Amino acid sequence: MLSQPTFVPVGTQATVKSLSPEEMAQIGIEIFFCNTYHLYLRPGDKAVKKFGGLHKFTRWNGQIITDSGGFQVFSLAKDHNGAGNLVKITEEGVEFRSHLDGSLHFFTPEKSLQIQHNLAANYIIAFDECTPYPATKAYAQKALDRTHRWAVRSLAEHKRLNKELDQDLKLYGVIQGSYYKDLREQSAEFICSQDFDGIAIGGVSVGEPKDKMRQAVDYSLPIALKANKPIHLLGVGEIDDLFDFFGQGITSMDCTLPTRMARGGQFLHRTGNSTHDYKNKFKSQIMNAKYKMDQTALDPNCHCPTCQKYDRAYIHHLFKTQELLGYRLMTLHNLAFMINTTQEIRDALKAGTFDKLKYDWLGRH
RNA sequence: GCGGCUAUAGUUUAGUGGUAAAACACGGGUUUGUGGCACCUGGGUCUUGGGUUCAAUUCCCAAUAGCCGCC
Repeated sequence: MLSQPTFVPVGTQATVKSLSPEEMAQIGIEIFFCNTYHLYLRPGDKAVKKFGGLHKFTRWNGQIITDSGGFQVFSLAKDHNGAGNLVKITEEGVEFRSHLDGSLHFFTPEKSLQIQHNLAANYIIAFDECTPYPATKAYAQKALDRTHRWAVRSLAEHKRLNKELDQDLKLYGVIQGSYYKDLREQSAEFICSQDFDGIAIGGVSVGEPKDKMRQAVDYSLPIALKANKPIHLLGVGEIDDLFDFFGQGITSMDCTLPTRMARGGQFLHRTGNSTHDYKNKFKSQIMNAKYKMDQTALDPNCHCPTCQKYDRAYIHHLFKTQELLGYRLMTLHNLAFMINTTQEIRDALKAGTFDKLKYDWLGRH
């Protein structure tokens, strides 16, 4: 079982970029997030099944969750500007083109679940449509109703596959509803009424301002909490988000940010004491000139393998020269920072000192 | 020593008689169900001194420096 709450690093292509499973375990990662869409295209879910599933394929002894493919189908389609929209959504499913070779593919809820069962992660996600931002209410409603029907189909196929393949994968249903209060509530009620193992909140962090994102979650969270199931928040994970959402009962969230930031040279660190250095969101750019001669650790109080051994000056140099070690050391640090911060939150929640901890970090409640 | 060519951003180079552009580098920023990508943004006494002109980075002369060729 997962610790609660848990931060989930993203490893789209069945790898948390640049890290070995040993390193992931070393910094306390319990689970990572793979993508159905990418793995379906390469190496193919059938290949992974032949290898014995993602765990055997990757040699990762921890847990894994896979996305449904829904998000990628919609988000990647947008990158191909030009010859119109390459994604066609019907009641049956979604027709889309591979971003690799342009080949045509068709995902249905059943297909997504079949792929995910072939990949055989521990946790899997129902096929949903991630409504783009902004969306009209009429469209959001239409997409939501369809996503709900897909949820039912996903669940049925999931149960069939668990039995057929003698597996015990756990399925999360996804709440959508764009930024409309009644739709979010309606979606939460519906998803919670179904026999899912967990609830996911989706459709946020799609380009909207942060207060809207927070509001969208707030609309559905109280209802989701009543289901007394794990609640995963999809695609969210800045430092303040950890406090805001774990503090409200979200049990896990995944985010590309710490790893992607790491590859861009940004490192997480805790600045100051109780002052709200919040403006910089606890991040700095290692390539900035001021770090060239800085012989302190990325975060002087961090106990991660990177900070125990290396200083900013060296990592600055590695990034300036685009050396691979830089990406690895930085990824290791940023993820350790997320994991450790989550651990602090976990402990504080248990000890009843969460409010103080949050205020110490953010300078607000 | 003689002849020729060149001099524009940190670098390599465009360009123009009305105070200038690209690439890379440099400085700063953006990134929320992942492209190690990408994007945004800042910076120039156009080598120096004269001359022609309403106006010169641009045309002319000289100086200086570099490159090439010849003795």
